[in-house]
Amino acid sequence: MSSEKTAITPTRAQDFPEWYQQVIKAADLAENSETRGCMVIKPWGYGIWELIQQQMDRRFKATGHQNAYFPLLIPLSYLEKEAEHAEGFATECAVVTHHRLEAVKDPVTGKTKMIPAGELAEPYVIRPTSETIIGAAFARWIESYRDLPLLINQWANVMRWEMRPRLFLRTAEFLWQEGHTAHETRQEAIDETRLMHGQYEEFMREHLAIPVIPGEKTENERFPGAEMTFTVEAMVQDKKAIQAGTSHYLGQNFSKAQNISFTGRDGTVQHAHTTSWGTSTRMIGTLIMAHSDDDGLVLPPRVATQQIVILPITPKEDSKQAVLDACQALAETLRHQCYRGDPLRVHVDSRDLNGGVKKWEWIKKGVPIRIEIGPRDIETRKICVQRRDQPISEKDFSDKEAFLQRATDILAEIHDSLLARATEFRDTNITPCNDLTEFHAHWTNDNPGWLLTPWSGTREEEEVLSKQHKINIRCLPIEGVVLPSSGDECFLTGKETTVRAIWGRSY
RNA sequence: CGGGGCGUGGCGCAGUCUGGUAGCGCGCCUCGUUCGGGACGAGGAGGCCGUGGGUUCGAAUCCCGCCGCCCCGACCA
Repeated sequence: MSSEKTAITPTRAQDFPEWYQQVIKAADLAENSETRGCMVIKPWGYGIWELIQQQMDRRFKATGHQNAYFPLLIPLSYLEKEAEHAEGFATECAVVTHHRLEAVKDPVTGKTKMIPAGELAEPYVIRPTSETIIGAAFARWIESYRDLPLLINQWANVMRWEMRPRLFLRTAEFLWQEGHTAHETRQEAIDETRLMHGQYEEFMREHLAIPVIPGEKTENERFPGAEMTFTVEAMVQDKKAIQAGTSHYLGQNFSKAQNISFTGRDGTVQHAHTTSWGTSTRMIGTLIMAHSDDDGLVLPPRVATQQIVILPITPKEDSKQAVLDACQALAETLRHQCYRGDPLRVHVDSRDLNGGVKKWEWIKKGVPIRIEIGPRDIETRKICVQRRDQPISEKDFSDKEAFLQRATDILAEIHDSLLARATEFRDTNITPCNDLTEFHAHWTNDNPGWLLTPWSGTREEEEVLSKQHKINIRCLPIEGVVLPSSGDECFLTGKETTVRAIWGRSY
């Protein structure tokens, strides 16, 4: 940092959780609402979500999925059908029990209170996830193998009554997408699960500039009711892990519970193999924690609500209009360019405010490129270009024409530099380990990062270690993930194994 | 659900112990001076002090109840 004073107090090093909250506030992304555990997503934050939606949705369509929409309220009996699933979500369910309010006057205070009336014969659960209600529809829709695969996605809100909410990372209500598919065979369903898992990994890397480790969850960490759960795990700047997306192979658990069956090619009645996969507004929390610095938010260009902000410098009244015109003209030219398939999002901030105030506002909002144009620049045909991934004091007075040639390249460079920075951070904080003593010693520190170990332990052994150090196995990285070697013998059992486990603290 | 803390103008707080009818900083509005930069001066707007009851001549302040929020745990995308 160029100066000792930072725009965000405290800094990451001083108090990471508080820093996170302050970044959100300074960037005007969201705020806590009067409704417990729920947030108001403000335009600058919602803009990020809209871009994530658009870009992800394109990937879903390109892989053959269609969007649909299902009810917010799920009959309680639906949830009861899959025992493990019901149990997994039971403690987080908000329940709707009435359908009417009656006005009752308090005899003492004289005030009117609205009292729930009209109790429902069967309560509804506000969806914590939609497997059961979508499964019920699938059961109606699917009759023949010719109806398969059925590839559906839903963009929706869900509710999980979390004990300890945190903006974007864990809110009682959150926005997400949930894919639900049904297939003829086990292998096809597993392929689908892996396909979407791969899509998530790619999305995080190519759109959010977050390097995630794709892996499988252990039995302990699996989605309730799933046979396999795949995850993409991100490391954020306090070295904790965040599960940024999951993809589940549900086997025939849900199809048997809900009778999602079809007549097969051989004429026999079979149960479908189903999958589900989801990502949420938690991705926004992840990207904040992955990229932002002590001066505020740093946005990866593809999901930046505005990618380029132009600040007119108008020191003299007589040249003011010329400067404003030049700024608008530049913005318009830039908007005709595309970066990764989308027109550039360019904003001219012509508010009548002190330049410094405006500049810092956009720094805190994480805009990738800031441009300043003043009267002098019009004469010299130059512009002042500043990048959010570089120190605040860094200025590049470049030729306007040259900048127009390079604008999208600069956005690409910013994306690459964010990704490279995050990758380096992650890699230096993954420590290979195949020794139990070292393993125990590692977790005595506050922010120790991840351990990578050979692993052949049981579910129970995993649980003991997890409880002891408040950690868990974040994932067993899938084949093809290149990680530092840590031997072939399990650090706990000593048995030979090809399985690797990543251990860490998590959000 | 356990343990702690807090509810006072938009935000952050002081005032509460030792009752007398509300103050500071930031922000906001106006005017002016500045300004290739998070500047300064002057003036101004904005509060039934979370809520219900009680004590009192008088309650932000004391007593009782309720509600809400935040932080730390167990749970989780």
